Amino acid sequence: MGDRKPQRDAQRTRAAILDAARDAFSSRGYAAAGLREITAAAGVNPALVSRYFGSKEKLFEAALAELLDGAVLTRGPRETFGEAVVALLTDHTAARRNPLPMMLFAGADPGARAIVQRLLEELTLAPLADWLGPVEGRSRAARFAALASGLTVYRAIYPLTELASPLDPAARAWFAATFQSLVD
Amino acid sequence: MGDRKPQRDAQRTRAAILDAARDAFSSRGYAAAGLREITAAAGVNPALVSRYFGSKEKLFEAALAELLDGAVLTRGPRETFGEAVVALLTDHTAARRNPLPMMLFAGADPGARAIVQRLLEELTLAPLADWLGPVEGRSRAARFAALASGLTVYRAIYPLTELASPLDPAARAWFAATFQSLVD
DNA sequence: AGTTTATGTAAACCATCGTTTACTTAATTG
DNA sequence: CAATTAAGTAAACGATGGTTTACATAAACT
Repeated sequence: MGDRKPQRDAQRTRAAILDAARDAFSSRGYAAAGLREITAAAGVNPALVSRYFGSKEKLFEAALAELLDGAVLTRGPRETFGEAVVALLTDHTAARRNPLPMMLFAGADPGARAIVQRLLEELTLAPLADWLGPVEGRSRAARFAALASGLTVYRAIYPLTELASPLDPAARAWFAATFQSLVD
Repeated sequence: MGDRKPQRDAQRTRAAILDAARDAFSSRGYAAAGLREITAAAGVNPALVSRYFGSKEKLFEAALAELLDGAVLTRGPRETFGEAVVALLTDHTAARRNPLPMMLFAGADPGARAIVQRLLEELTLAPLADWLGPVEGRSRAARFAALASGLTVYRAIYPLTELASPLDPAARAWFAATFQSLVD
């Protein structure tokens, strides 16, 4: 038969902690998500966070970097940028891959905030500004971040029925057009 | 001479705690702002929070209600709504009167979040939806909240130079036009 | 097989925080 | 002025959380 998987596997354990951390940080926030809760969800001992990541902050950084790396905004055609972004932010099958709840929830903690600022700049704003072009690229990337964050706030943190799933059609069209206005 | 102010004054003490709480909640967030820190800034003993407000949550509610009550959006003419909102959100002299940092920072705590949702609905969204009119009034009020929150996030929590004070002129024009698109 | 290393656990440590209790002191009242 | 009430303080309580330490056991190596 197939090879029996060993009872102990550092890589698998590390990934399980990372997954549980992403879920907890996204739904309860950095400060409110306890390491005992995260490691219980992963089925391991809290002490392993120190071994594999060094600290709660480092765990947060690893989980966020993984999410931000996968969220590529600059792949599609420019003509449908607005609609593509709205789909990315409101498609419920991609909800676990949306890094914004985790980022917005972490703002209250100084250490986590510094990590978010650095990773956001390196992994999202800088590439996006490049893609948007030399004319106001930075400024338009900043507006993009603001609009995307605002939409996420009232979907994931303070849910408003008009912005929940499925997104109100008028609101959806408005957001798509407004995102699109950043590239035209 | 004028009457000597007494050394003990319940009203003054209560107001001092409320002011310190608003500042701390707005700059450090609900969970991170400790009662010892708040009462120290007000020059009083932590036990007075229990006496005057009952609990940390009630203190938060009182401080937020005071801020939301003062932020009236529906006073000016409709033609200049967009520019007026941008001025309200970016004028640094009104920074202490902007309730959004306090609200956005509180999202991680379940108790504080429930308070924000209720007060936001009663004191801001419902009146604004009325003012925006029966056609998509609720939906447009929700979009307003999203856009205003997004702008505040990258001014007060994750400051981006393009959205800091003074607001980049192109960004300012874009935000004003986008806010205005919610009333036209 | 026996030894060593890697992986995981249990329990305690130490700090912080919201809250309560017991006590002090200023202001008010009769 | 004496007595009562209002206002404020100091210190401890109970709970929680991140981290560390000491120990157990599975896997890998010679």
